[in-house]
Amino acid sequence: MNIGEVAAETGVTAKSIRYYESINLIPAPARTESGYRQYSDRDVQILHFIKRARGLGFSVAEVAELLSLYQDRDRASAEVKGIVEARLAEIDQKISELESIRATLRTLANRCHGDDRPDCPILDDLAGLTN
Amino acid sequence: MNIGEVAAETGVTAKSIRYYESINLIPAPARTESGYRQYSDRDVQILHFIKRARGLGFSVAEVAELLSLYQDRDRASAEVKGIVEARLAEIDQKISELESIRATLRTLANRCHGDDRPDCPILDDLAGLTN
DNA sequence: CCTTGACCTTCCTGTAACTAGAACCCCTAT
DNA sequence: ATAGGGGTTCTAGTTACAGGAAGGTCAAGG
Repeated sequence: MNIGEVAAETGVTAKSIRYYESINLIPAPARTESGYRQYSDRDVQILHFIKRARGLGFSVAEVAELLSLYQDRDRASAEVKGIVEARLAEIDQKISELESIRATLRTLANRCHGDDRPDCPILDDLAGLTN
Repeated sequence: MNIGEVAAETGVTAKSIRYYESINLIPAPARTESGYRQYSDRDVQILHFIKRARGLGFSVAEVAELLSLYQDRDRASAEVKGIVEARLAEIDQKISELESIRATLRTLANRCHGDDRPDCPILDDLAGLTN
């Protein structure tokens, strides 16, 4: 399979695939005589793995770690679970932050009548006039 | 006030202040004879504004917009409210995504015993073995 | 007067994870 | 032969700065 077919099947763009190769997240594939990349089913499977992991918000560095654990038949499952738990903690943290911001913005927005008059509690608050 | 004092008072680093100047988010301040930047109270107030808005997750581009609205005494409050509502919608969207990811990861983590044995449903799932 | 240390200046590089685009080559079908 | 839709490499841009180098400035102390 050449890169375009792999992109279509995995949902990872050709650009991204080349990028992943450039940072050594995936091995360089075989080439045809004319230089086209040729991917095996195994390569495709790995790109699926990457796609799913990225979709769950793991950074490329974390994906690299997960991939290497995936390819190590003897690693402890605790290691994998540790990465996932760390990611979960980050997510909880991020959600809290966003909820706090949301509450603030909601309050501000509700206090602003939002019509064609110029006075606006939102800007007043940002300017610190409420302190 | 020179840049260090302003940084200490506003919580915006000197690096960031210079950066904001370079992208024209804030005007270039006066300089002393030796070239040091000199900030007025008004400049400090604007940096406070920026700091708060950034803390609420507005992008620098959005902050620029908010600032220009802040400085326009005749704009309609609806414009400001529109920006805030848009940001709120983004936040809601982001929170949903994160909650969905969290649910998935929580399920995966719970199914992984996380000890020194190698079998791990997390990796199996990422690899697509559960499809 | 000179030094020391903290501060300031500009400029360059690096970050994350790609995307866009240029310039060019290859392959297949008509 | 040519047209299209692949593919190739390379460079630059994105966001919002942080780090660091090389060098000028300022106030205090010996």
